[in-house]
Amino acid sequence: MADLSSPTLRRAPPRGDDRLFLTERKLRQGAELMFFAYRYFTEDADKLLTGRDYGRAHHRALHFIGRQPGISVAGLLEILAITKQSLARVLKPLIEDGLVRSETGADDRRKRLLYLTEEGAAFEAQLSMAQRERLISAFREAGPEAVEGFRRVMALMIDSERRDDILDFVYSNADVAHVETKE
Amino acid sequence: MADLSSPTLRRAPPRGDDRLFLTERKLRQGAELMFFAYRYFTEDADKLLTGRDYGRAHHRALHFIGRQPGISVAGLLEILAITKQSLARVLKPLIEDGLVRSETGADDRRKRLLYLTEEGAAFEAQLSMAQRERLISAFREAGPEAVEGFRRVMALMIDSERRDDILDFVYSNADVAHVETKE
DNA sequence: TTTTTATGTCAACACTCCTGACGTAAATTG
DNA sequence: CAATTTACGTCAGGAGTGTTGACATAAAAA
Repeated sequence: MADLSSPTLRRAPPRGDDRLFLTERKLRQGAELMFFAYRYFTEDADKLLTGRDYGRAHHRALHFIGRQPGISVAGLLEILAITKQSLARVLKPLIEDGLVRSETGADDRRKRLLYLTEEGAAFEAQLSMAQRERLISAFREAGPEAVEGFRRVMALMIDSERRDDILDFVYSNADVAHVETKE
Repeated sequence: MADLSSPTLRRAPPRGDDRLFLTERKLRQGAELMFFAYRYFTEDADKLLTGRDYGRAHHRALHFIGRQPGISVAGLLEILAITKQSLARVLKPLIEDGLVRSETGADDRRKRLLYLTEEGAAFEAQLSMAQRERLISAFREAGPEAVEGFRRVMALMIDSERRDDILDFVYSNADVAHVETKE
């Protein structure tokens, strides 16, 4: 591996200022790995989007609506962290095209509760599948311990103030239609 | 469901269908962690960019020029994986503003070799610093084994055809000006 | 009844990426 | 040396995603 060609890594680290040097390198490498990995991670689904009138933002909306059916517009806005005008441009065509259904809330009739239609769920599944195939092979080749490390590091990249909320969301059970009920 | 179409996942694991369920969950969680982590990862540097006339693409150009001083335009295009028209819109102002210097190649006078000026290097360092602080705390809290796992998984997200090239690049020693030579 | 909340929408703008087309200078090739 | 290829620059137009500001409506809450 390229690591061994590195004089720094080959040189026995005496625990002195060498630590700083190693850290500097690892940080830069970490940042670059984030860049390259994310680019390939999104690439597969993006390819399926081109040609249709949709983009990555539509995929994200579909994903989080499928993840939490009945989510309100405000809820979706908080997860996506965009403005309502940005969301509207994405959501409107999805509703008009019959991929997302918008229902008036039963308890609070101001709210619009969002659901995937069958067509929407199918499209979302197709997009996710492309993305997940990359994760599947990466996770399998890396091994369970590496995956656990990946999860730890990624979780710690989230702002500490928001981290618990977001991790609660990520690790919560999905009500999602496409999660097979084990029996 | 689409997962079931995957031979690997369909193949009965020792632990029964419970494994399948866990894997399905882990993949979705992994994808969501990628989304949230990357958003926060880029957020810090993005904040420093707003107000100036630059964006994330300018940061990337500055980073990779600083990473490999004297890189050609074609070399930069290959790393960034964008079109030359996209790069031009980013590179032109950086050169005009005196952050990047463009030199005619000595051996091949068609080539334009790119370097950061002092001002460019200072700006790039400022942007990277913001980004790396998040990595520093994440890496420190996660611990060295988790970081190793993170690196493995991220590396495996890269297309297998390009992986070796990119990893050679990422793990290669930087000629970078701001990397202190320990002695 | 007044205020606040949840949502929708119009308009304008910034950034990043794309495709297609054309031009120029320098290296390479026949 | 002439023709071709390579490296780079640039003009034009379009798509997608994000922003701010302003205004409107229906329904809940005070």
